Parts: sequence; structure tokens; C-alpha cells
Amino acid sequence: MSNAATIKDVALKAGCGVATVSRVLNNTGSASTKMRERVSAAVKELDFQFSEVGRSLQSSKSNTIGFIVPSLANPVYADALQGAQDVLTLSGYQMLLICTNYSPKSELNAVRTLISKNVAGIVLTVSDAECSEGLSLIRKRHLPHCLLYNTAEDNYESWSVDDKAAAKRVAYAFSEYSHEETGFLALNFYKSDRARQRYEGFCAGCKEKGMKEPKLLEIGEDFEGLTESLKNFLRKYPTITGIFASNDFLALAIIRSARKLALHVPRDLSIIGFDGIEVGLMVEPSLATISTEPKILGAGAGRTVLSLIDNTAVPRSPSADQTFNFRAGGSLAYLGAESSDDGKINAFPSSFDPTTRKKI
Amino acid sequence: MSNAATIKDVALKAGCGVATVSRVLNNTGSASTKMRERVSAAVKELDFQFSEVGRSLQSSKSNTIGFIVPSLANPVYADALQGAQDVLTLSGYQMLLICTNYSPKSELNAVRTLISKNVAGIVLTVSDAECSEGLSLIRKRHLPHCLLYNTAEDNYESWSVDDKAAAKRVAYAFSEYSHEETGFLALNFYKSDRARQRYEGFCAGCKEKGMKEPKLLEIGEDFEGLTESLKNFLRKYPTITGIFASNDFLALAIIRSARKLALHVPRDLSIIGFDGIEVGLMVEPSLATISTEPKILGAGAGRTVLSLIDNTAVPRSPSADQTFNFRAGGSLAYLGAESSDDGKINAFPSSFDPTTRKKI
DNA sequence: ATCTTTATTGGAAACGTTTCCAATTTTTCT
DNA sequence: AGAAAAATTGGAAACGTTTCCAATAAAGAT
Repeated sequence: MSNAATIKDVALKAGCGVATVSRVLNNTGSASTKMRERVSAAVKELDFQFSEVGRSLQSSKSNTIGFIVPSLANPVYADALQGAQDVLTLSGYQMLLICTNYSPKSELNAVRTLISKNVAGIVLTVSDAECSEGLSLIRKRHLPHCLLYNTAEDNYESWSVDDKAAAKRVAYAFSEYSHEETGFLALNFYKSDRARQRYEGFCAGCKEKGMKEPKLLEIGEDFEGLTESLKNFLRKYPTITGIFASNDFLALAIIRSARKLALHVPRDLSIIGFDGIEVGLMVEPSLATISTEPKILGAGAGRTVLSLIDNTAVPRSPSADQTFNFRAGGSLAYLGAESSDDGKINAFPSSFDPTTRKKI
Repeated sequence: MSNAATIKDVALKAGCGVATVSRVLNNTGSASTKMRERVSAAVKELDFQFSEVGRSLQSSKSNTIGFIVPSLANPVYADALQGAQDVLTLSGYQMLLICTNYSPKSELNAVRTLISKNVAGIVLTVSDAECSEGLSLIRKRHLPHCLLYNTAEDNYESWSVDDKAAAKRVAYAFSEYSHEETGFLALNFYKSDRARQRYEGFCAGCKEKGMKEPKLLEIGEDFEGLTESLKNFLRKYPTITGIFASNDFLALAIIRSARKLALHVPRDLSIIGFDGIEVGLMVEPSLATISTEPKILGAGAGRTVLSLIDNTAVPRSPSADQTFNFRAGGSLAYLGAESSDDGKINAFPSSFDPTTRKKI
């Protein structure tokens, strides 16, 4: 560890005081041309670089922004972070990243850690914004921050999808395609306010359209046993024709499970996802889903925190109805017995009784 | 910004010196029971937390590990980072993340930034390990580090896929499926030593099996115009029956392009990818590919750096031939005219002349 | 009781910066 | 040339820690 040169070394080599070096290098205060040259030469010779640690201690500022997200394995968050990265880099900030693995308990720790590292601001996705201890701490400390994929109260910032409205839109889609009885698939339902919001919105939408109340299909930590769960679920509710999966990953997984059960998607079961991850377009059938823009959200949250930090105008996050779009896809079929002429996929070109499903 | 309490505040409240507080809280040196209690009480009352900045300055250590990767949008890196995160979290380290967006120029800057932040170690993926200025700087400074997805010289650490061997395996697969003439698809070929290694290995494998030398299809920054490129490519080399895409994302994209050109995959064109991203299993046809374990690699690189930092035994990275597996899939068809009875998908169940491709 | 030994405590220096302030030098003005 | 103004410079304090060291207090041995 060839100990890096410090400002003292530079001062020594340039034959001046440290204050002068600081002034020259930061272009603050005056300095003679000769002095500037000597300092520059010394810097070059020693390959000197400021220690951000020393700087941060003295100024009690830093150019690090903390990020707290559930996971990097979910492309939604990975993409959002990528969007934020681009913004930060442009402004000379770095990203200190902590993943909570969907564990609410670790959120508070994450915040503490970030605070102890003196981050300039925080972008975070929490399990439940209503009762997040981490979020409370941030606010108590008056740290510049912005929620991502959670909605904030009026006086706070957030970049998020309007989960409720989007889920309502999903219900409309099912209704439009003549589905009456649906299910809602969620992972760790109780832990995530997003999943709950989506369920709520979906129920509201179904009610509005006179559909039956969606049945809840919840699975645990991972996708293990999803096929079995689906089997039992459909046995219990044999008249269900469509399932709304609370994210695209789940949607793809449930399609696979359906296949394993010899069910054809969408003929036997329609699926709508949520997020609009890119691969949804590549699979066959393509995934009907709520498409969102993780990169834009991430970038927005990043910009918001940066603005908060240097007191410039905070960018306005998109109004709720602009945060998502419904995207039709092959996984959603029209349920009418009559052949449709409007381009919708018809689930039942031949006579087929939706009430007598293939035995599974 | 309700200024956080410092060790001085604690000392004041507990009625002792800062040295005592430090000793009590770090459990270093002795302290009377009364003192311990008073300090603990003060800490609780003030919600005190050490400043990692002050700590890091004084100890010239830190519990931050720097990560440099090309992008978060590529699930390979996102997954690798997730694997590393898990390891770091367990050891109380945090991740400072910089994305280079595949720009070699920004690598050096990234390293400089990380050094200025006094990171304890660095995990990095560079464009070209042979001539990376960033990497050189790290080594000059004797910083604990580990390459990820690049191979290192003998005396340095790395966790990586054996690109050459894996690419050779792809050639064998094509050969096994009776393909003779192939193409190699790469994004930013000249920038990435990984792409070049894969090309090299692929060529070697083809040669070994007596196949024709693969034709190179290179595309620029993004996937724009890929369809057009493919069209021209196949016009130029109409006898090509298989394409090796240097990563799965490209593979999925080229499949889409092929479809747009009314080519059937795999009947008209076989595709093999690289990386083994999960969605490759979900698409139809499923993607034949080299499957790798990004999470394991990321975790390994993380563990390696941690060991390097505290001088414990460095975990052995898997031997080259254990870093990948060939995964068969529906995107690779058997090219023999005779019906195959070994479970391989036969591209030409009906009589079909591979030399006369559908006009495109 | 007195003298060692041991345990407990706090002052001060150091880590690498920035910035205030005073001291010095240079420039400008009469 | 002399005085006033402006520019240049460096010393020192401060940021929040840890740790060395000396000082004090407690305990043990005679």
C-alpha cells in the first residue's frame, strides 16, 4: 500500500504551505502564477489526489448518495439504479448501495449505515412507507431523500408508479376481454405495500366492472412449489380464467407453472403481469402487463435528491396516470365464445367450455 | 439537518473524556462498570452513532468495497453484484458502485474516485484487462482487488468464466448438431476482451471440428438496426445456418430480428447464446446457451477481496472448466436431413434444402 | 501504614482537509 | 518616494475519530 501523497507532501515539494495548495487546487482564493505552476508540478510528480475522507470530514459534506433497494436480482431495481447512476455520474456523485433482500428489519440498519458514512442524500425503496423506521430516521435527521417505488405524503418527494391506478387498469383489461373471475398472485404479500396497493386497486377495478372479487394466491420466499400452489388454487377455484401477477417475474413463473400443469396460456388461463420488463416482449406468448419505466423513475429520484441537496428546483415527478401503460400481449385472451374481429386473441376458436377445465 | 451527536457530546453528557467513550464503545481497554453504564446511557439518550468518516480518516481503513462494472442493465452484472452484496453484508461491508457504461476511458476515473474515498478493496470488470489503466493504478497502489469476468495473470486474483473454453464448447455444439457454417455476433467487439476471447475460442473450436471459419457480425452501441444488419449479413453469407451471440441479450434480440425477417428459429437459423440468463429458459423456443453463475462469481470475487483485506486464506476460484455449462435449447436445431432419434430437435422434418433459404 | 502493582481515566496528537486571519509582499496611486 | 490598497502567503483551528502516554485511583503485599 504505497501510501498515497497528501496535501502536506505536495506543499513540501512545492515549497509552500498546505493552505496555498488547497487554494490553488480548488481555485479558491488567489495565488501567483509561479506558485500555481510549482503546485501543479508537485501534484503531477506525486500523482496527488485529494482524500475525499479528509474533505468530507472537514466540510461535513460528501459526494456520495445512498441507495437502498430490495434486490439487484429484480431487473426493475437494477434498471432504476442504472438510470440513477447515469444522473449521479453526470453530477460527480457516487452511489453507495445497500440491498435489503426484502427484509424490513434491515432497512433501519441500512439507513444508519448510510448516515454514519455521511451520505449527502438517500434514495430508497422500503417495504412499507407508512411504517418504515428507516424512513422516519431519515426524516428526523432532515436528510435530503426521495422514495422510489413507494408513494410519499404530500410534503415529501417520491418517484413511483401509481400502483392502485395501474392495478385498476388491469381489472379493466380483464373486463374488456370478458373475464369475470380472476386471481391475484403475490410474493410476500404482507411485507410489501406495493403488493397490497396493487391488490387493492385490482379489487376496486373488478368491483367497478361488476366482476367477482379476485382470489388471493400468495406464495412465500421463493418460487419453490409455485406449480403445486397453482394446482391447488385452481382446484379450489376452478372457474378462474385470469390471473394478475403482481410483477412480471411472477407472471413468467406462473406461465411456466401453468404449462407444467398442461394448461395452455392464454387459452386455459390468461395472465397479466406488472412492471413491463423487456423480456416480456420476447417470450411466447408475449406478456400482457403494466409497462413502467424503471430507468426514468430511478433517474428522476436521483435528480430529485441532487436538487434537494443543492437547493435547486426539484424536478416534478410524473403525474400518477403517466407512470404506467397497459400493454396488451399474447398472454391475455378474449374470452367471448364468438370470434372476435377486433384483433384480440380469442381464447376459444373452437367450442370450449371454460367451466370444464382440463383436469389437472 | 439536526446535527448528529459526536463522541464529544457523549463524553460531555457522560461526564468523562472522549477517550473513555471510545474505549467503552469499542470494547478496547478497561473501564469501570459505572463508567460503562453512564456512557451507554448517554449514547442511548443522544442516539449516538460513530461517524465512519472520522473513523476512516483516523484509521486509514474503511468498510467500503468499491465495485466497477459496465452496466446494471445487464442481468449478468446485476446478479453478480447481488451475490457480492450478500457476502459483504455478512461481513459488515458496504458497496460503493460505479458503472462505466462500457467506456474504457471512464475506468481510470472510477478507480481514482474509489481510491480517493479510501475503499478497502475493489472488485472490477474492465473492458480489457491487458491494458487497463485503472487496473494498473490499483496494482501500483497495492490495493486488495479482484477481477470479475476478466481473467488475471497468475499472481493476481479473478473470478471469471473461461470464455475461450466456453466458446469452444459452443463450436462443438454446432458441430454436434451438424452445422458447418456459422456467424459470431458481438456488440462493441473491439472494446471488450470478453467478446474477443469468445470469438477466438469459437474460431478455434470450429477449426478443430473442421467447420468453416465463423463470419463476424458486429453491431454498435445499441440494438438499433440489428434486423437490418442481420438481413445484410445473411444476404452476404446465405449458407450460414447458425449464429453464436456473445451474450444472451444479443441472442434474444437476434431471434427477434430473425422473426421480423420471417425466418424461423431454429428451422432457418439456429442461435446459441452466452451467460445463461434465467429468461432464456422462459422464452419459446428456449435459448441454447452457455450457462454461467453470475451470483457465484460475484460472491466469490467479494469473498476474495475480503480475504485479501484481512489476510486470511483467499477462496480458490473454480477451475476453468467448472465455470460454465453448455445448455441445450430449442433455438439450436439438428441440421441432418434424416430424422434424428436422439431427442435433438430436427430442423428439417420435411424435405428442405438449407441452401435455398426463404428470400428475405 | 506504607509501598508496589494494577486498573481506570483524560489530555493531546494524529489522520487529510478547508478556511479564517494575520502577516508579508506586491502593486497602484499621489 | 512614500503611503495606501490589493494581492499573496502560511499558521492554526476545526471536523470526529483512535491511541499513546502520563496521571490518578484502587487494590494488594509487606
